[in-house]
Amino acid sequence: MAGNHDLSTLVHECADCPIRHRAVCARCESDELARLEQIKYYRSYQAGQTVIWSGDRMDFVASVVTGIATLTQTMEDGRRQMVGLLLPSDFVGRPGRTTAAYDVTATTDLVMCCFRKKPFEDMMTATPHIAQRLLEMTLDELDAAREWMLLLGRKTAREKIASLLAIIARRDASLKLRSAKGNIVFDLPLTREEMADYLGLTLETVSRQMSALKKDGVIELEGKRHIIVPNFDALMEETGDDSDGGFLV
Amino acid sequence: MAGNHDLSTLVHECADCPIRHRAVCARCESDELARLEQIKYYRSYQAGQTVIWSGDRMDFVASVVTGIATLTQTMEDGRRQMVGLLLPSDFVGRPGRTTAAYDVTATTDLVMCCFRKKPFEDMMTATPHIAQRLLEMTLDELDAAREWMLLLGRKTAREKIASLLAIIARRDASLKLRSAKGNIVFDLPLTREEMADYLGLTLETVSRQMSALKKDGVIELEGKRHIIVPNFDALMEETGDDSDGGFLV
DNA sequence: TTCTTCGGTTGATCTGCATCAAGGCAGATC
DNA sequence: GATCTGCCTTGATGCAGATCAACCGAAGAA
Repeated sequence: MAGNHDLSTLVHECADCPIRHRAVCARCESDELARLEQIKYYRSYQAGQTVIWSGDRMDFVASVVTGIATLTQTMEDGRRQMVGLLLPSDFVGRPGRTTAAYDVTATTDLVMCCFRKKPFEDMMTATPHIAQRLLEMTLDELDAAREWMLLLGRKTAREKIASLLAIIARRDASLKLRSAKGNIVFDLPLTREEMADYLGLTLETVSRQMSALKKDGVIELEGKRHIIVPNFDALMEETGDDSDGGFLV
Repeated sequence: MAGNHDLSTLVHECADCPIRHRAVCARCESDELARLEQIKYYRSYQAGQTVIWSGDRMDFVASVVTGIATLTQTMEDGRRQMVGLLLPSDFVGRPGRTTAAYDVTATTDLVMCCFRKKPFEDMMTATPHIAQRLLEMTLDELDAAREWMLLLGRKTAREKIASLLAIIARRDASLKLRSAKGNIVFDLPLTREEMADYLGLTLETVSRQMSALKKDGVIELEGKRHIIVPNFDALMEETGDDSDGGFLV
């Protein structure tokens, strides 16, 4: 029954997860913690493995511990659109709904901390803070989705790529340290095709724009995936967003 | 202190609103109702008027009573993307945030039922069902936003138009009756430009595709705004979605 | 070793939608 | 009545990104 309580942010640190479950309450009383410990379990997935298919019965909710997962929608003729990128600490699943609305896929090796839905819902009823915390998180996700609508509807291919890189850089930078020179350095967790699915582009266009950003010195590439951002502001310039941040977390 | 309680759907009918506030609780105890009555007030806006600007201080949450409002994001160079369409009974505003994230505009004459944020938040804390109901609604909105991401990222102009018409037809049909012949008939609440902002298109393309759908007999047009859908299934065919519904509410 | 596969790059060409431009119609104002 | 303004339509043209296609290099597998 270890686990720290971060009262200020209403976040609960799971006993043996390396990261916080952002989903899970909240001014923790130790008996709530104990209940959480009892109903949780872990699942691992290999890179490329499907966690759940759209339409499948989904009797758990979960929080990403390590690795990256994606939410994707597919049209009958095969057109695909990614609608969510799940990084460590992100929450999946929907209390009150029994089937999955999207394909959930592990793009890297993935560990999730799961809670069976029924006990989790019971806990939500018993512990009002959990519903409030979930509401807060869902509103954040809604904001992010709407930001993404602007990207999909109105940004150019170059702006789309820059925006995606900026998001990943920012999320990643909050976990890791910067390189000695103050550069932001990270590994792309997505293939060119996955990037395309996220951005509403083709993989060829993604590849071309990556090359263009490299040629223009906005990013440096080592191999296919390792990205160096020498100047984050210069990258932000390319996103088309107002300079003052915009994208959340 | 009139107001019916619809316990099954956790919806509260406002005493003098003609419609339900979907936002507002929830296995109503009459003293909760009384509190709600005390903190609510009404505001009217004319068509075209801005309810609130992105970045402004927003010290209320609200529910649309009559009319239609939109949520819009604008880039520095003027590119605009609508990210939400608020029909009667939809909820605006975000407990726990003090500034508006989007421009909210009345596209028709609009009446909103408002609650000052602080008392509303207090009530949320005191009445757990409200948070749960809000969570439910927010998750629905998130699903709708993700559906829209698919539209913006992957659908053709024709599919986009058909999808928008299908959504409005469906929302509208649930309020009104069908015409004698079983057609769905409604008035477009948006200008061509607003449709374009919603769909990530230009107004010219919207106009052209509307003409094309008319030429192909998918819709009939009386004047610019009055739409007749002789065969809803035929319209759904054009959306690119799986036949079984897809779009929510 | 060679062959295959997977992820990625780059070139040539095509096309759907944007852009630029002209005009039409209905309702308001003078 | 004439004129204006807001909303819409239609045509001509341009271009960003899609599509089709060839090829590259690295990592396995035979």
